[in-house]
Amino acid sequence: MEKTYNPHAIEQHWYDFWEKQDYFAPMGTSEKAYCIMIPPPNVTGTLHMGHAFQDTLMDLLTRYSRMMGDKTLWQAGTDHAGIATQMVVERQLAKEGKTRHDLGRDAFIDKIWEWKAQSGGQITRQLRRMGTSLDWSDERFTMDEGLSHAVREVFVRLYDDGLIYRGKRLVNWDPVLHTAVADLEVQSQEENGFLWHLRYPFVEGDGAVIVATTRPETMLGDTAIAVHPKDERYQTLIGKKVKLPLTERTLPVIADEYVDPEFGSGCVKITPAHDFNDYIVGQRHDLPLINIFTVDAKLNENAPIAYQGMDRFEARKKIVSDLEAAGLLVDVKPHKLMIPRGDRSHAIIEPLLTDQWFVKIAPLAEPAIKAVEEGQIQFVPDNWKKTYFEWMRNIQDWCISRQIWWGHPIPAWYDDKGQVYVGYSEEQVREKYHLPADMLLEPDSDVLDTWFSSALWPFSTLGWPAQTERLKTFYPTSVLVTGFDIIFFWVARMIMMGLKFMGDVPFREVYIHGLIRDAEGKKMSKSKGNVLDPLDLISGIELEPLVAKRISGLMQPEMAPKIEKETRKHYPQGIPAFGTDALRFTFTALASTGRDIRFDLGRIEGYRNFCNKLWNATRYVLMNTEGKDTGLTDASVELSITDRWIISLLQPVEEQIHQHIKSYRFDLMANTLYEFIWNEYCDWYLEFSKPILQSDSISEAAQRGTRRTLVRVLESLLRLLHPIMPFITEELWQRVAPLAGKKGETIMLQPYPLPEADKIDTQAVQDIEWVKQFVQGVRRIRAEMNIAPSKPLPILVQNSSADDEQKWQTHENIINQLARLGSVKWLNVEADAPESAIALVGEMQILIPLAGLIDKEAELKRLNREIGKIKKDIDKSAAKLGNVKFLARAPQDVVEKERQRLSEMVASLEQLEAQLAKIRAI
RNA sequence: GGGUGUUUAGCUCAGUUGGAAGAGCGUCGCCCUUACAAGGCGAAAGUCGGGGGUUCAAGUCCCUCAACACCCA
Repeated sequence: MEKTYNPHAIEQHWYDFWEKQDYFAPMGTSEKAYCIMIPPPNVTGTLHMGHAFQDTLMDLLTRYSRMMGDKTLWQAGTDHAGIATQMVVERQLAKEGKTRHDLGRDAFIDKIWEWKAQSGGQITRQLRRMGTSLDWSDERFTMDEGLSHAVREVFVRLYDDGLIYRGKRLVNWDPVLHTAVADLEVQSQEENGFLWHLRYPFVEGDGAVIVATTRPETMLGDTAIAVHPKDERYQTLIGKKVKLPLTERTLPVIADEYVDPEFGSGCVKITPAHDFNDYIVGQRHDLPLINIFTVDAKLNENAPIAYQGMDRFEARKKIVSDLEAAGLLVDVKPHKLMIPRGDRSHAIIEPLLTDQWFVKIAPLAEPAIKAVEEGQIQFVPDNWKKTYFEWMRNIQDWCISRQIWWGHPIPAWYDDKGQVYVGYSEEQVREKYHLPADMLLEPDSDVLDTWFSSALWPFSTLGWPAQTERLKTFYPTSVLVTGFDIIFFWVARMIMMGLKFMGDVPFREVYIHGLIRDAEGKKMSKSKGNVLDPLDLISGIELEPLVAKRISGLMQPEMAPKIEKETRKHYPQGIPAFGTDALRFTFTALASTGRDIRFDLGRIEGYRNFCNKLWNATRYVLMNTEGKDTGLTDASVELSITDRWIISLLQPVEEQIHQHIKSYRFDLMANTLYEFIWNEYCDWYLEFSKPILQSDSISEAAQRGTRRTLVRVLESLLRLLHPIMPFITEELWQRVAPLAGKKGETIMLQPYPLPEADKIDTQAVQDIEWVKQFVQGVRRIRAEMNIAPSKPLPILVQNSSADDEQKWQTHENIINQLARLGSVKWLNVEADAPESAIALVGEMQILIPLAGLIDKEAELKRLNREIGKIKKDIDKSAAKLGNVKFLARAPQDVVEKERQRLSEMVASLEQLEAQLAKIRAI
């Protein structure tokens, strides 16, 4: 074996092996099924830290239940990401100087499929690098035939049930892409703007109202002025009329609670066709809707001629200057406001009135709320259900149509009068609605929101609407693992669709994880230049390529110098290769209850070191067991007390691991394993094993027992670790398993360890605890007195009990080895001991004579420090026990425990003080 | 403005039903002891955000204030 763990040498090999052997496909003999649906990554996407984190946890759960013997499926697949994918291919065309319109719809879609075949697999290749045990043999894509069938089926059934309708509504409109976009695809950011104060004169009489607006160009679509009904300044205005400047129109002044009297002048212009809030006010007051924009956000025929055809921002300038010229501009103040931009086009999103398809959501939401209320679905952490309810109570109808080409066509046809017919196909529509064969039908040109197909993911991927075996076995799925940001867009919609079409919830639990942030707690983003690529953490990256990667393709190229500087500062040597297992262990260890995670390179480095520790511990075990008798035959085996001790400690560890997985406390799972392996197995047990294996005087049966324990415990640890760190555990297991008498092609399909209570030997645990205290007492003095570890120490033992002496007899060997003792003398209580440094093991004193070794002053200092500490604790404890109310009201066992603790502390204090006096007297 | 969180060692975070303040990293000593220097041994370090309350007992429960973060408007 190599002396140092090298992840690169093992990872690819084992993944190829697993995949070739088809170990990821569902198997398992148990009646229990376990299924996780991957949140389908965007087919144009590349793996980021959020994916890597999420997929680590899903793989952990999947590998665990596979090892538990369940029929286990982790469903693989990607989504077709309508706008993103269309834009990727459009950019390719643009390089040839073409647009999609040059190709026409069908040819363009062919082109996208071509692109997908060639380049669409990047993220799935990256998922493989993460070691994910997804069932690739049944990978799905939201645009493939089966899922498209499911989409059509759902659309038609919802329409026939009256739950889908077509209507003119205000939607988020991207004026560059010419399509409606989802809320999630709109990102609002604070930007600098202005607040313009405009004067709208009264129709009758002198005077005017002053309104404040951040978007003066929308005034051409105003249909009212609103004030707060309780605003005393404006009571007399309500019901009056004002002239809308630059037009011939007049507007009523209305009263509405929506108005914030504190903001601006307290008078608000209402533009129902171009603002979501105004739209609602408009509906309340039955105001007309005047749309003044084209699909390009240019002014249309509803604007005065002078402005028609102008871009919205040009028009803004002209309107402001025209108002100023007319003396109607009162004031302009700088103002920060939230600007909504499309995440793909970066264009400012315009609320626009258009014809769209909607899902009537209330009837679907009601059972979905109930399912969570009644606990059919549980959120982890439970608190997220509040967020879920909050949104579900205020839910709006869902706009599902998009004006792009790549996506599921809306299965609707129109006759020449604009009458709509919905069905599976044109033929089926004619049959369904009894339309003559020669009647002209035009298909709807919109496609469906990508989230529409994602909402069906938990059953469409399993074969629905066909009643497949897979669907019966795996629906409802076990758990959904996802981020909080898509509870609304995805989680809630899957619940609604699952209940509607499967009559059952799509998953029993929803595990919500936090966001991965950078070391300073900032969100990772390309534009900040602080993103980490999980693959760079796995393989490492030199500084120059890292810099180049971070400054390429920036939305704001002016940020490049700053990003470069920061990158050079933070990663002067680039990023070293940590390996997949270290990355996965890091994510696991950081996954505490759903809170955000600051990703710190120091942490992953530490866990890379842990891999190395495991590697070298295995190396030690193999060096001492390979080619030797590890107790696999009938030959007698004798377990030493240290063997029984480590086996005893392993049982509660196994118990806890199962609990931690059940309760989704992956951080505790990782820490439990880390601590046991490093602090017990490596630090103590491997050391205990040395004198046994190296001694000539120990029986063959005892050595056989220790060798057997070394390999067996290690083999169990590898299985316990496997769901977190698949590669290194497979590599090591292949070598260790035969020595532990395990047969099998892979650790992946071995049973997960279960605790066995009868293997716990409490006597061994107590004994070894005593041994550890003994050794640590000596070590402490040695270190503080600066005595070289190699120098054997003569010690005296005093005030010992029969039990102490018994233990010493049994463990003399290992104590000698670990504490490097020279001579050991046992003194009577009455005996006069020389001046010594002291360590306590319970009542027993370990004395190290000062002569020639110990610095008197140093020992005094050390004793005083110890005494000070213990006195403080004694004071607290005594005060507690001196309180009659405590004695009266605290449970008896608590009082008893406190009494015992106090007496132990007092005994220790007495010994330390006696020792102090003795040394002082020298 | 409405909602949800967070505040514990220098840093990042655990801390289950209230019953002796924990880990990792970092820091400081001493060690190349034949599994591992990506290591070993040892040490220092906290008014648990502030204030009030309940209780025999509060990091933990309640009230209040403050700072920060996120979501919705």
